[in-house]
Amino acid sequence: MSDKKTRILQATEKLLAMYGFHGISMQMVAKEAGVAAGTIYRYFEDKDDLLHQLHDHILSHVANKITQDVSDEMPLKKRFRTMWLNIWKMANQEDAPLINRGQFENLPRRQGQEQYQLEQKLFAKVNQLFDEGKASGQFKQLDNEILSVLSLEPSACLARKHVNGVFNVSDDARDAAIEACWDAITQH
Amino acid sequence: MSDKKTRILQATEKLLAMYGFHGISMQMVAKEAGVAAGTIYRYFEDKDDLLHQLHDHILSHVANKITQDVSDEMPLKKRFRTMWLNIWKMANQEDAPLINRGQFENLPRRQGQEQYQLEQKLFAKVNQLFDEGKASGQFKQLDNEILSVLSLEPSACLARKHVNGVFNVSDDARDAAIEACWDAITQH
Amino acid sequence: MSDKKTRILQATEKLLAMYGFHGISMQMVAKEAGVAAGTIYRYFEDKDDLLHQLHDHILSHVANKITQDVSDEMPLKKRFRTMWLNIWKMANQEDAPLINRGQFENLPRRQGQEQYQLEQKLFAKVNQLFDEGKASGQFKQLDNEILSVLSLEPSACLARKHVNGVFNVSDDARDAAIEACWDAITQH
Amino acid sequence: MSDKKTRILQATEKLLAMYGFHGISMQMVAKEAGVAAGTIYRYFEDKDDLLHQLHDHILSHVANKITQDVSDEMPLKKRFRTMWLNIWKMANQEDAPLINRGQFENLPRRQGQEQYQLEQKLFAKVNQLFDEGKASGQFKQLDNEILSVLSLEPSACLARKHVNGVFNVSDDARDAAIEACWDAITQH
DNA sequence: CATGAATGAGTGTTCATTCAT
DNA sequence: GATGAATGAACACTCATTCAT
Repeated sequence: MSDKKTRILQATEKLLAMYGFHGISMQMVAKEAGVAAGTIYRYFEDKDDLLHQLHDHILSHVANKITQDVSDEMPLKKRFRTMWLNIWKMANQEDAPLINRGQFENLPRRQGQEQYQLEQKLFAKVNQLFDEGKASGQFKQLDNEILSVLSLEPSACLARKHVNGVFNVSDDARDAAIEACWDAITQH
Repeated sequence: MSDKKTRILQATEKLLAMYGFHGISMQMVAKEAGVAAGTIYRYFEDKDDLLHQLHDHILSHVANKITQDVSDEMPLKKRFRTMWLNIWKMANQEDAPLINRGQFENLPRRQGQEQYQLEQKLFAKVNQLFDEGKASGQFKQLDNEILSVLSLEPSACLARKHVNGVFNVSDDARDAAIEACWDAITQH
Repeated sequence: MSDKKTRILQATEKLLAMYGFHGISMQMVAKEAGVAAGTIYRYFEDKDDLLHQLHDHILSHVANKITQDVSDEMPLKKRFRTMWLNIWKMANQEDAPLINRGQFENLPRRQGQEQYQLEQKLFAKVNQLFDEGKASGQFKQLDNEILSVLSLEPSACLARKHVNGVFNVSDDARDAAIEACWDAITQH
Repeated sequence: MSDKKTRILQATEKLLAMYGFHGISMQMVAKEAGVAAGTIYRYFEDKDDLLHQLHDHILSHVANKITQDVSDEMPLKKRFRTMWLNIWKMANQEDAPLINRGQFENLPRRQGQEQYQLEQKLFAKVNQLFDEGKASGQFKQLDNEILSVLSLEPSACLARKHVNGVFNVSDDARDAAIEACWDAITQH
């Protein structure tokens, strides 16, 4: 990918994290990226397109991070714990500023089949985890989306509040939270 | 509260739900509320203040709704279930347009001690639920905030996706989700 | 008509005459009119609307000027000569800067029935002249539009070139030109 | 003339006719001409120069067309009629797109002696016609410019309105208009 | 010679805010 | 108190022009 395009995306992510959705203008992005305002329009159709592309860019980054060090051979629980911690770490390493600040969800999303398939592909390993869990009888028989909301979403939510200083989460509390999430999706 | 001020807040909520954050201007709010543009500035310092106050306005509405039909005499589980469903219903009854559309989180939030205390007061009954649960040994020994993220947050998250059509949640699945959230916070 | 609106129209006309169609911006108009840029948009929907309204504004001014001192009792030739000279004078008195500089024709024109009827009404006296001339057998049996192109258009064209200094037209030459235009439309 | 320069001029004329003065940019011209944007600046100083040169380019095309099939041996009236019809035909054959659409007059014109001499040379045959007519006593003793405005200008004006659909001109009306123009410049 | 990415001043337009009435 | 006309800085976006390759 062109050097300039990357710089523009990174600048946008940074500014979005700093000032939020409503606080950034194309001129600010240009300045932060070290390019002229007009240059942005060589790489992105308009502001909407820039934000859409940033969404996809981050989504694929996130998908990669989440499934890092996860292999099909690992036992279910270990896989789950790894993913949960990957999400947690992402926030705490200031690795994905937008995620940290909860601005990512607000990014304008492209609708439609295409987008859905992209997300399915990106999060294939997550779905595989849930599918195996249900097949083996360990997990509750619920849609993957619901399982995800119950077990992984809290990781992001907690991390966000932790990093924003809303409240502190100790290592012990964190490990307990992982267990709680596991409890949420497993049969009892 | 002054009639005009209420009308302005309601107009803002309606427009925010209809057009999103980007799509509203002070003139639109004025028109919708049936007042002159300048009048808004009698009741709100500036646009930011209007949005902040709207945040608090909605927050207190939400707090009321969540604890509706919840009394201290009900058993823990029933109280929890009622709150969970109150959150769920709020979204599905188009009762809180901003919540439904996920615009509420984007509202600029005041930071700081003051805001924290307001939220504590509003959600006192929720905290009481968790405190009792922990005291009786039924709940895990985790901070209330963490318990909330594990058990109530998924209700809002699920409802949002359900109402936005991201995916469908049947009545059975919903009840199973409530059980799962209960599993997350209870001891095993 | 609002004072500000008039000032904006006059400023536009002046700038259009000075810099031509392509040389003016809304900010220039605002500055020349002594109003803020945003004020223009209280009176005109957009730049196009401003130009359209200027067109109509000038058209009605021109129609008034052309038929000044023309009464139905005057003999045909005197009426014709008066109109011809009214056009001529308009240019030479710097009375209608846009006409002088031939920028008027370039103004974006509204199309359609409505516009046509407006023009018919404005130039009713001109049409009446041609109709009477044809009825009495003095004029050639041609459409009023054609008679107009043959006899009055040259007045504007000549005046434009005279005032722009393309060439000089003496008083005698001007009177001869009026006779020539009369020859063009009368029977021989 | 360089192949590239010709292509640029033709592209400009085409785009100007299609989109009007406002609708063309140098990048569009470059694309239409099949050259890089920077290349235009090898052949033209700037946009103004391109437009000026296009003006002259078209002017010389027009001059050629007007005097087509006109020879010194033809009687005055036949020469006049031929020129009048040449102008008429140019518009109706979609031969000179800019003329047809009235965009030609808007082209920025160079002022001054030099420009005047160019036009004199281009329209030498037209001047010759008027000079002979005056010498033989057939034409009125008026400057060639005035005679031209009285007799040839109406052809262009009529053709423009005809082609733009402002009103329809039948073949009979057109012939009558030629006679009327002849009447305008001849002695009676 | 030719290219086309890059520039940045400029465009038309919006809108939070003010203030004379 | 309430109004709404007026403001002008800011916005997203364009485009004539340059210059390293």
